Parts: sequence; structure tokens; C-alpha cells
Amino acid sequence: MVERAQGPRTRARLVTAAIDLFDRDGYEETSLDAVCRRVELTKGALYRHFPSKQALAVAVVEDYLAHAHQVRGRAWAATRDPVLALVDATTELTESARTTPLVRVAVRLVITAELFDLVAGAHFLGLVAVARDLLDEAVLVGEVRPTVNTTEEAMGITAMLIGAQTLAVLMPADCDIPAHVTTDWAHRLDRVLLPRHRDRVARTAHALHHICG
Amino acid sequence: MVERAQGPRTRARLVTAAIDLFDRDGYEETSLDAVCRRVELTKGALYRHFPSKQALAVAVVEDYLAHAHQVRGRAWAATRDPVLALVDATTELTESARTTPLVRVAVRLVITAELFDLVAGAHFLGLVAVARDLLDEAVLVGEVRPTVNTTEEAMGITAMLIGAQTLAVLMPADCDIPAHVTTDWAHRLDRVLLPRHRDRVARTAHALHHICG
Amino acid sequence: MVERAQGPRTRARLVTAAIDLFDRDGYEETSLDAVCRRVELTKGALYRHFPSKQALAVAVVEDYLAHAHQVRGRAWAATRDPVLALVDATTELTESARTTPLVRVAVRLVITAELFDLVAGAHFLGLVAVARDLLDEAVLVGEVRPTVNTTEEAMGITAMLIGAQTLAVLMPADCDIPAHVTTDWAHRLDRVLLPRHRDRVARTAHALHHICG
Amino acid sequence: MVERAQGPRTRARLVTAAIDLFDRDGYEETSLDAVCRRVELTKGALYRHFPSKQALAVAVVEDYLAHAHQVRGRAWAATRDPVLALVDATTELTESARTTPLVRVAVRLVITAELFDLVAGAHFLGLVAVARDLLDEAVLVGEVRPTVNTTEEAMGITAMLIGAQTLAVLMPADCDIPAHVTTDWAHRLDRVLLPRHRDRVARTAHALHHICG
DNA sequence: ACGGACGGGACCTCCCGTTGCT
DNA sequence: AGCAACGGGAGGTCCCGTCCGT
Repeated sequence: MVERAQGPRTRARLVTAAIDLFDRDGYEETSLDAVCRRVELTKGALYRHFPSKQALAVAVVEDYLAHAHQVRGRAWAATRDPVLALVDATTELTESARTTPLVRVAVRLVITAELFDLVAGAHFLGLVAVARDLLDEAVLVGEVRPTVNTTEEAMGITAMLIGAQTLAVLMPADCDIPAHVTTDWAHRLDRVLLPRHRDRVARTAHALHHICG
Repeated sequence: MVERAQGPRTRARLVTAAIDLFDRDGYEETSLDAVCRRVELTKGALYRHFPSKQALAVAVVEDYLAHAHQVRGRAWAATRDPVLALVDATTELTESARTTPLVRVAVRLVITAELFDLVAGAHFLGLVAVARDLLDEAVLVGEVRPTVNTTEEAMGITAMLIGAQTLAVLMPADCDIPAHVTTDWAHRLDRVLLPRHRDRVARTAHALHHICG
Repeated sequence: MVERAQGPRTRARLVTAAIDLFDRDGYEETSLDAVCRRVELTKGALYRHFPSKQALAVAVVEDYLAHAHQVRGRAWAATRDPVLALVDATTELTESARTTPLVRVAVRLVITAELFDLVAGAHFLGLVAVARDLLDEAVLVGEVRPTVNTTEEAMGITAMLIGAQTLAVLMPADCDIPAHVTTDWAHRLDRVLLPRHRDRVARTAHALHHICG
Repeated sequence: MVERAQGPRTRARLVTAAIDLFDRDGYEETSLDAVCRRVELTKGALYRHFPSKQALAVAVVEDYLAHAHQVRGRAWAATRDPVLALVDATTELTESARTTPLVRVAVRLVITAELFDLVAGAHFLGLVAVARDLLDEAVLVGEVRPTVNTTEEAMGITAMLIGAQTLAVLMPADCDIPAHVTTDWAHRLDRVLLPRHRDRVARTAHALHHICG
């Protein structure tokens, strides 16, 4: 079974070009003609892969969600602890909202009113689910205080992440957003984790260790 | 010189029509022709008042900011306490993101990518400033723990408000966003206020009293 | 080697489907996908038989020319007289431009600007040649006045046929085009044929006999 | 009252450009982008004046009809005789089908299948009406044989004109189409006009005098 | 011979913002 | 202050013809 797969390649090139241009000019200011020009294609060809400009944006967001899953997987593999993974993953995703084009673009796209109803729901619920799963895992492992409602806590964490990413995308570099995420985590751990685990996590978390040394 | 007051009236009618249509169809899907039709005017007239479609949106956001100031003012007048005012104002603004068209539309407009760079910065910084002012006031009154950095705390509060409003606009009514705001405030007061004020505020705050009874 | 006859069959089915759809929707408005759908094939198959959409149209026109030759042959067999055959053939072709789908479609295709330069020349010259051959035959038989230039007369006849067919395709049924063809033939015979043949032909010609009784 | 009339000017420029390009490349092969480029406009602007490519073609045909009316008017003014005017006008229109871009293009457009149903009916009926009016005028003046049916004769003349124009557009220059028109007219006058007028017209008609000297 | 994904390019629609007149 | 025609430009659709695999 050989490669006849020229389609997937073209599709990927279109998404890459879209990320570049959305990042440089913004979604509204980027024309599909410009995207096509960059990959030496025409709009008719683009239409074979994406039925609309929004669909192209959705594909970018999906790439971002895949990226977020990878980040979570890496954090888990590195720490072998659900809460540590959660802390490190949210911190990395907040930072990369400023540094990684894919994340920066996707975060802006998600909060674009035009795409809001289309993708934001699935996106946010997805993030909430991920956070809750890790918290439930932590409950099983016995790290979490019995009073904690994992669903509500997961929503709080997601809201924090979204707010922080939004600020990170918005504010110029001089304003240290991740600092506020780590502060928030420090306090959140106090009320979520059982005392003995709280100390261990705070000491071990790569993201927190400089403030909880 | 009879019709002197016609100008401002026309402008206000345009903004009102814009709020209605932005709320019903979204910013992108609303055409200026539709706005004009609703107030029985033509685009030539609209462009006497607003140089662009974005400017019309900005006017809506400004109406919202004025509204937010009124909310803050009312909360202050009702409580005569800066922290109480902060709690009540943020809670009300989160709730009205779901119920009040002006707030609902403005919150969506602010996070619209097209308007993001235009208004989001000023908007967020404005909210941060308001929060910080109230916190500084609380410091003067002697309610706040000495370890608290008011600027950083104000950013955290703003991030929470934005995240919560975003979720409120997004999620269908079955998902209780304000609950998470009140939970967050409960914990936040623990670490911001001096113990004796913390209890009083938690008991008094209209928004919190059902969970801190 | 069982399915050897499948190719020609497929080709014929495509032409038939093309005639139906060209007749119903017109050439421009008929898509090749629609033609293929009707014969349960795909474009890949169609392009095995025709290198372009125009080629498909040309195949239709060729079917029409074959049909015109049959008409001529039948008229000759029935009359055994060149002029009689010419009169009857042109009359029948004019009438069938209104009634027979193949002729109706082909006449329209020939006068389509897109196909004009491709087929109209050959088509018209072919008709002129046929008419001239029959006239020359009539000269040999001694029916024609010596002053007649057969080439020029053949062009006149062809021009008349084309004009009449065009009008027949265009006009709704209430306007009797063939009548004008027969009138024209009546006068044309006056100046082309020698008197004694003129009377015989006018009486015998199936198409003319009701006006020259 | 000054010129605000930029619209009509732009429209006229578009039609002129369309004539040029239709003449050079044909209707199908001419893109609206090419038309717009030639007058330094965009398709959005063209759309203000013509709702479709067909509408642009129709405008060209209308220009041709106006031109045909002028030709008729000039022929009438020059001859003061209806039949003479008819002979000269049809002859000129046949000749200009080869020489004048407007006529050449319009004749091809009219017989384009895509525009056929749109304009051909009105066009042909218009020509028939003109011919019949002139013939009726000739009847009043007493030039016409009493046996002539003017409506039928007008249709015959129109069919001849159309066939001749089609051939003129189609055939290369070496084939003398107008000759066959004059021949046809010579015979037609024989059977339409009363003898004394027939001679006078044949001698006077500018188009015929070289064959009827 | 046939299927079906792919790419190119034209047409059309919609809507923003401008201009000159009232 | 308001009107109406105008022009620019992007998005979306459709369909022709090609390519590759079966």
C-alpha cells in the first residue's frame, strides 16, 4: 500500500500556512487568497479540504488540542503524579500561549466571537474533562482532601487557565502572567491536597519550585 | 435651531440597534445596512456618527464600561466597604453577562479577535485598576494582610472575572458559573483579608452569604 | 475477453444521456457530473471516451449529421429525383428541428458560440456540398436552367435552411416556420428549374403539394 | 445641475471593453476579471452595473439593436422609400457583420446558446417587426403586389438576414456572402413589387445597382 | 475500463467604506 | 444631518479536467 496520500500533505501545508498568517495578521485580516498564495494553491483547491474559512480555523484549534494532549502526556510521563502533571501542564500551556505560534494563534481563535459558538464549548469542556480526570486520579491515589468537589474544582482550574492565557496573549511581554498562575496554584494546592502531599507537590512541581523552595 | 438634540438621539438609537443585532446575530453576521434599516436610516447617516463598524462596537463597549462603573458605584454605596463592593460588583457583572444584553454583547465584543487589540487592553487594564484601587482602599482601612501585593491580586481577580464571564456567555444556563466565582472569592478572602475582617465580609457580602452562613 | 463490446456501448449511452440533458437544461447548464450520474458512471470513465466536454458535444453533432445523411438518403430513395430529394430533405430537417431531440439539440449546439469555430464551418460547408451535389446531379439530368450557378444557389439554400432551423428552434409552436420554407422553395424552383420540370416537381414534392396543388 | 453621473460613464466603458474582448477572445473565453482589468475596476464594481455576465452581453446586444435602428433611419432618410430602405439596411447590416466589431460581436452573442432564450426571441421579433412596418408602408405607397402577405414576407427577409449574418461571421473573407444577399433581393423584388416599381428600385438601390445595371 | 480524490479558475454575492448631492 | 449610488475586495460555490490507483 503505497502513498497516494497527496491530500493529507496539502491539508497540513494549508494549516501551517494558516497558522503563520493568522499569527502575523490576525484571523480577520488574513485572506484565503493569501493562504493559498503561500502554498501555491488556489481557492478551489483549498475548498477540497476545508468548506469554509472557519473550518480552516477549526483545524488549527484541533491541532492545538492535540498539542495540549501531548503536553499533558509528557507532564504525566515526567512526574507520574496526577496533580503534578496538572500543575506543570497548565503552566506550560500558559507560557506557550506567549511563545509558541500554534498555541498563541489557537487561543486567540477560540476566543474569537465568530468561532466562539463553534468551538469554544467543545474546547472548554474538553479542558474541564482533562482536569477532572487528573483530579479523580489524584483522589484514587489518596492525595486530595475529601471535601473537594472535583468537577467544580476542574472548572475553576480551567477558568484560571483561560483567563491566564487570554491575558498572556493580550499583554505585552513586560507583564508576568505565569507568575500569577503559580501563585494561584500555590494557594489552590493548599485547599485541595492533603497536607503531606501538598508539601511534596509544591516542592517537586517544576513550575512552582522557585516560589515554594 | 429647533432640532439641535437630534444628533445625540440618533447616535443612541444606532447603539441600541447595534446591541440588539449583535446580540441576536453576532458581530460578524450583523451588517451595517441591517443596523441602519432598523432605525430607518442609511449608511451615510451612520457614518456621520461612527467612522467604522469597529467604532460602533467600541461605543457599545464604552456603554458597558459606564455600566460597570455604575455597578461598582452602587455596590460601594450599598456596602461602604471596598472589599464588599469588589465582591458584589464582580459577582453581579458575572451574572449579568448571562442576563443583560448590554453586558452579554460587550463581553463577547471584547473577546472578538477583530476588536481584541483595539479595546481589550484598555478594558482589562481598566478593570485591573478598579480592583487595585478598591484593594488599596482596603489596605488604608486596614482590612488587608500586609503580605498581599495589591497589583498582583488585582490581576488575579480580573483574570477570574474574565474567565468567569467568558464561561457564563458560553455555557448554557444549566451550568452554574457564578457558584464557582463565589467559591473562589471565599478562598481568596482567606488569604487576602485579616482574619477578623474576613469573617465579617464573608457574612455580610450579599453574594457570599448563602455559602458562608 | 467476454466484455469486449462494453466500450462502444458506454460511449453510446453517454451520448444519449448528453442529448437528453442538453435538451432539457442547455449545454452550458449541463454538468458532466450530471451526465455521468445519469449513466451511473464517473468522470474518470467519461474521459476515457471523450477528451473534453466539447468533444462530447461534437459527438452529438456527428450523430445529427449522420441523421441528416439518412434523411437525404431516404428522400432520394423515395423520389429518385435530386431536386425533389433536396426539397423534401430540407423540409423534413426544418420540421424535425422542432420535434426531434437529436436535431433540436444539435442545431442549438452548432450555433453555440463556444462550438461555433469548432464545428459550424465544417457543418455548414458539408450542407452546402450536399446541396450542390444534388443540384449538379439535377443539371446532369437536365432539370436546371442553364443560367443557374449551383454553388451560389447551394449557399442560398443552406442559408435558408439554417435561418429556418434557427427560427424553428427559437419560436414557440404557434409560429409556422415550415410554411415560409415551402413558400421560399416554391419561388426558388421558379427560377432554378426549367419550366416543365418545375411543374412536375412542385406537384410531386411531398412538402409542397398542398400549396402548389 | 452638474455631473454626478459617473455611473453611466463607467457602465459605457464596461460595455466598450466587453465588445473589445468578446471580439478578440469570444464570449466564453472572456473573463469578467479581464474586462474589469481593462477599465481598471473590480468585479464588485461591475456588479453595481450588471448583475451577471449574461447581463453584460445583453447590454452589448442592446447597443447593437440601437445601431440597427440608426442604420434603418439613415437608409430611410437617404432614400425616402420603404423598400429601398429595407434593401439597403439589410445589406449594410450583413456587410457590417464582418467589418464592425459591435455588429460582429452582437450577432455572435445572439446565436450563442447560452443567451439564445434570453435575447434571441426579442431580437428576431424586433427585426421582423421592422421589416413588416417598412413593407406595410410600401403597401400604402402602392409599390407592392396585392398578393403579398407582409408578415410572412418579413419573416422570410429576417431569416435571410440572420442566415447571411451567421455565414458572414463564420466564413473567412474569401467567401462573398453579401453577393448572395443581393441575388436574393433581386429575385425577391421580382415577386414582391409591382413591375414598374421593381425596375426603379433595382436601379436605384445602392446595394443592387451593380448587378441590375 | 473505471473510480474518485485533487487542483485550477471563473462567477457571483455580500458588505464595508467613500463620494457628491440635498 | 441624511441620502443614494458607487467602488473595492473577500468568501463561497461550481465545474472542468487531471492524476493515480484498481
